[in-house]
Amino acid sequence: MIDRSRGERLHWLCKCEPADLSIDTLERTGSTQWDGVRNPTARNHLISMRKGDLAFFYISSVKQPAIVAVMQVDSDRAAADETQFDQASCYFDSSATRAQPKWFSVRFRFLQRFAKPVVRDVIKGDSALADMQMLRQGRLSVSVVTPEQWDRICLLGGGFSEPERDDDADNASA
DNA sequence: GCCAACGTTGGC
DNA sequence: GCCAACGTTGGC
Repeated sequence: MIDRSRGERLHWLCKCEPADLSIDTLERTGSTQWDGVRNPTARNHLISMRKGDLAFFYISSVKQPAIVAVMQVDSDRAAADETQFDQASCYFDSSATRAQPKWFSVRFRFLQRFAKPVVRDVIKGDSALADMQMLRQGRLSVSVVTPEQWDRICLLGGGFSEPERDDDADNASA
């Protein structure tokens, strides 16, 4: 499990296929519920998230997979993923109950699009990024980003200024 | 569209 | 509880 004992803001990477949610739609609507995650490791990462954490928006299953934007966790913490209870949803899980949900979801707020998308080829060729969990565990849809990796990608993307910390969010994550 | 990686399922 | 078969993800 992720160590959050120091209460610092953590960094994540979330993969998304354009068919599920495009960057244009995310930018226009300003936020999105990140649901449908059905991998235990990715689920545990969602559960570890706290309000104020930052996440890259990564576009997968396209010719040039790339990190294209920054989002911020907008939920205090993960809540039960409603799609697991919805029989009409392709994410329905008959083994999940309201009393014991199996899958979780957080809300993300769109913060900023990168001036320069950071394409996968560049990430792979960068010695500071070669150890990213995203590269090591190719199919993991929610992965951890270290502070050093975060800063490096923001630099390659053309820059990102962290928003001021929200004291309420700090207290909620303590 | 192929296929490697890897998670899940189910028979035993 | 092992492990073979199978399904899915996602880069290429």
